[in-house]
Amino acid sequence: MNKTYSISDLAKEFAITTRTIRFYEAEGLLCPQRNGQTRIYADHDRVSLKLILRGKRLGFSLAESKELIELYDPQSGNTRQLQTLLTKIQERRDALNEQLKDIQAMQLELNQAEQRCREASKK
Amino acid sequence: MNKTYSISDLAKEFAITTRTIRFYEAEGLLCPQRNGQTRIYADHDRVSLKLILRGKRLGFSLAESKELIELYDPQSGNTRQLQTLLTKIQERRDALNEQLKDIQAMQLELNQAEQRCREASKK
DNA sequence: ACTGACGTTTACGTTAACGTCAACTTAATA
DNA sequence: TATTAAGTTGACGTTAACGTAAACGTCAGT
Repeated sequence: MNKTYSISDLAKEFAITTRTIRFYEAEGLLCPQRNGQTRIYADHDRVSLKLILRGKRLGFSLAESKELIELYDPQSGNTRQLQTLLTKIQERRDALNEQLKDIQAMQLELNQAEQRCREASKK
Repeated sequence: MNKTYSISDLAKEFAITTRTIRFYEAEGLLCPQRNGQTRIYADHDRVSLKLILRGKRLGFSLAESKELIELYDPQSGNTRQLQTLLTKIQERRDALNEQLKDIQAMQLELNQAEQRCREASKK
């Protein structure tokens, strides 16, 4: 299909402001095509935005999300050393596994909190 | 045991600064006992700190971590409405499940990135 | 030709989460 | 007793991640 999107298209879809999208570009996380001055976003820009926002939900900084985007970049195979890439991927995976543990621990404690709560309501 | 800790004990253990610990107190996330001016931390303060730091790793704001601490607070059964508490607990659980999905999606994509990377290295 | 919606850049403001002094008190140690 | 070492409270500085406002261009519809 190779659809394109305006800046407000993406802003609406992801419930963020256009200011935010331009800011991400200024930080080097996006680089859309231009028609004159106007930005034109392609599917891969939309994917990048998705990655950024998911990263945010997981507590990543924009700098970290930038690295993530580069991992998915089809060009990166040419421009960067593959071994470096594989290392970064593994680092990210390890970090995610740590987060998984944190989440599981938190889930456990939420269960316990609920138990205590239900006990208390039985008087 | 009912051990107690100095502010620098906790700072060392969790690899944060004393300034940070005092800041959390100023924000209402901790309220240690005092011996005169000096702060004395008990086990439950240490637990609260753990919760805060885990929250941070999961991208929670201090305000959110504060709510979490209140969930684990033994007093909360008396002071707050139990139904409200149960609702909050469920909200937190839902949020964690969303994070889980994000993590799984990211893991999947990391695997794909690794694949592409290994393909490229085979030339 | 005018209006209104959408786009642009530039610049300054804001909030959260601390860091960094400074100036002081108290506790322990040589 | 002098001096570290560790604690305290203020006050101001800093960084990331945007928000807000000004001042302007562009184009479709009336």
